[in-house]
Amino acid sequence: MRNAAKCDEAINKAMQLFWEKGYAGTSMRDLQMVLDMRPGSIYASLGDKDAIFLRALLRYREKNTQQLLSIFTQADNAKVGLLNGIQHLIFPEDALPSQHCFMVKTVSELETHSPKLVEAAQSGLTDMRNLLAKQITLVLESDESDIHSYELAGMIQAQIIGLKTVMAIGRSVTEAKQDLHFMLATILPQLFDEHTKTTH
Amino acid sequence: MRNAAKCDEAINKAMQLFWEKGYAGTSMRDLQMVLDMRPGSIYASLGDKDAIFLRALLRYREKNTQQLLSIFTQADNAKVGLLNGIQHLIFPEDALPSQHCFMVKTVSELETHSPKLVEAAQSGLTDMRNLLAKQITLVLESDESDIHSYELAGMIQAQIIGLKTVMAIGRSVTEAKQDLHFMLATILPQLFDEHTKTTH
DNA sequence: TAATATATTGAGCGATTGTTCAATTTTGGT
DNA sequence: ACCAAAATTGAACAATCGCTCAATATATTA
Repeated sequence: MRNAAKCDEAINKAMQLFWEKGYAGTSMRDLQMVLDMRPGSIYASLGDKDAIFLRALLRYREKNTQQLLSIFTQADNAKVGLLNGIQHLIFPEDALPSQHCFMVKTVSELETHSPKLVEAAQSGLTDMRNLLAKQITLVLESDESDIHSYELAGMIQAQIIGLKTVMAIGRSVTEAKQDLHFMLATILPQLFDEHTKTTH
Repeated sequence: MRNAAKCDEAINKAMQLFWEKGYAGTSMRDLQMVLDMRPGSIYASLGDKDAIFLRALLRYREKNTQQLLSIFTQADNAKVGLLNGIQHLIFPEDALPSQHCFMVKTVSELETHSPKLVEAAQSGLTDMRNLLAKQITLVLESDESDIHSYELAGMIQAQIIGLKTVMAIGRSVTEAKQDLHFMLATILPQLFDEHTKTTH
């Protein structure tokens, strides 16, 4: 690869492609077109299909992490941060290659094959859960144990994945938002104590 | 195909294969092995890859419908039936080709391609929601509107999908069951009024 | 049993898959 | 301006893809 910036951009494009079309659904020729690179160059600088997919997955993972952390820290307080973060995950502002999370798609597609890629996706999703748990701990003002936060984060993560999926099968944004609010209000009522405002 | 029974069995095997490996991940050679049929015979009696996948999807759909209806009707009352049905969807007794619902997997994989197959999966999932809604109406003893039941069914469906997915990424059955119970108790508290027993 | 209709075979089609590598171009140091 | 090192090219490999069809086997009818 010419330089690090070009390599970064290539992995981003590969991420978009794999995210949209999946592992088996993406051919190396597809990649060659999107990256505007010839096969030999791709193999020399990025590796084979598995390696590129793994890089794309890790890139997605760190991008997600950064975005969520950014939303958490930029909010006026922990509650608003958590709420904005969750809403960002379910209702992204700009159009994405797929309605589903790339990591979830990967586990779904490669479940029984390629344990290596599946494990990378799984550990990424565990990271996301831990991130949520950390923020929940802040919301609970640290007078509850982290274990409780971790369990709450698990429920919210399941909720996020479930809502994203039903939106992919035709559920309206309006209904999904209502469901989310109801869920959060019962799982984590502290989120809506006082007059908490969000950017949405 | 020799006869209708053989054809039924072939579609069942195709369903298992596609369910496990996905559309792009399954080759016609894989099908030839599993069905123990030669390509010409497969094309003459079952159609091309798309047609077979569609048949497999419709088979899955009707099997799921029958199973759920069977659980609903065999239960002592509507509440037990609904609870058993939901638990059956999330925690199936016997090992399945995939942790995920075949229809959800199909939407996830073919989202942007093959609208025909995606639509078949989507309408199947809508059928499932309607089935749940109908049973919820029974639980609510018909003094609430069907529209409310339909909305509750939507929330429960999202819950089912979310829990199945997090189980695929390593969440324990125990934790998922706890989450499910908590969710149902808040979404549909009537389910646990009186002393309702389940077969689990 | 003979004749007709239906079902199945499997070699093999052209296209596409992931990948390689000798040849070529571009880069960076002197 | 020169050369060695690094990056890039693109033709082409073996393997596999979805799929076809003339040939063969099986079932059905008379």
